[in-house]
Amino acid sequence: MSDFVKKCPECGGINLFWNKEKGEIICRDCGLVVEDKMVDFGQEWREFDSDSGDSRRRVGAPMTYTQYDQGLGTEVGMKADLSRLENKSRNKFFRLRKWQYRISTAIERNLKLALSELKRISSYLKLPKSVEEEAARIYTLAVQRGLVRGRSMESVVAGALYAACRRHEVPRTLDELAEASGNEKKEIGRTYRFVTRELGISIMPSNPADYIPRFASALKLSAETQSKSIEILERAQKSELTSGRGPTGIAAAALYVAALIYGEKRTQREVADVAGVTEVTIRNRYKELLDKLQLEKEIKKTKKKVKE
DNA sequence: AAGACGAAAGTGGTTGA
DNA sequence: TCAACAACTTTCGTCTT
Repeated sequence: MSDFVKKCPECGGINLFWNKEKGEIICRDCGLVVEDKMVDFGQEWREFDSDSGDSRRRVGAPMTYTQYDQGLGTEVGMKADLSRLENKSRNKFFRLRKWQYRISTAIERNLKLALSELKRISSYLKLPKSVEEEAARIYTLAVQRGLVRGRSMESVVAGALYAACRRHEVPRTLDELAEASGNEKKEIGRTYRFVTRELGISIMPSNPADYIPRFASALKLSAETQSKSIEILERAQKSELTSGRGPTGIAAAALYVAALIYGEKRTQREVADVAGVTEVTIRNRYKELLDKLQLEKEIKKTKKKVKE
């Protein structure tokens, strides 16, 4: 998971940038997040009282976001010397503490529930632990900023998971999240966009190649076909065939062509089903690929071979 | 008969005035 | 906020293997 990367595995560029706060290594050439350590997350103050903002402290201990209180409690301290305070500020102090208590218990109750839901979905989709952690972190932030209000908890959980998947380049489609979480696809999409925008989480447009391994294994295609389809995708990207299109459709078409080239033909319907798109979309992408990349020859070659 | 192809109309989301 | 727009889907008739 945490090999030391010197070159970007995506574009081979060496212009890597280490964002220490976010624990990421980002390729400046292609925008790929090469490594995501998920350890040190920039600011994470836990101070609810904005009046005493000057006393912000960092939380030093390592945190895990899949436990609802992250192993840490938050309280407005009791130990301050209250006798020195005047009555007014004393009252204020108690008021604050009361509110803080209410807010934090409400948040923690919510988190406890949400995180068990999150774990359920995550294990259903067989997501890696790191993604689960990331999703939990996103959800926690969302709750703390009150972004769940007016939305169902489940949809925010699903949205957080979707975002985490994207960041870790193990994308699941919205359909899969929808099926696993029992939410509407568009609802998840909405909350996903909302949450990522509000939290300022930047998400790279998902790369069609990320879908290849999963689709390929679902179709029982060989490793050769897989790497061929990735090669096709790279060429397609250079010909600007990928921008603006749905990544799953492109991935599906590339896989379809690659299978054709290696004589492992699958029907358009089969490929369409695992990719969650329609045959028509595959056809359109497929046609574009043939037009721009001159793949006809390669397909004809294998056709001849099959005849022999 | 099944799969591939393509046209036409409909849907949901994005964008720009 | 609304209308134009592009991507994608659904449906269906036709062609190919």
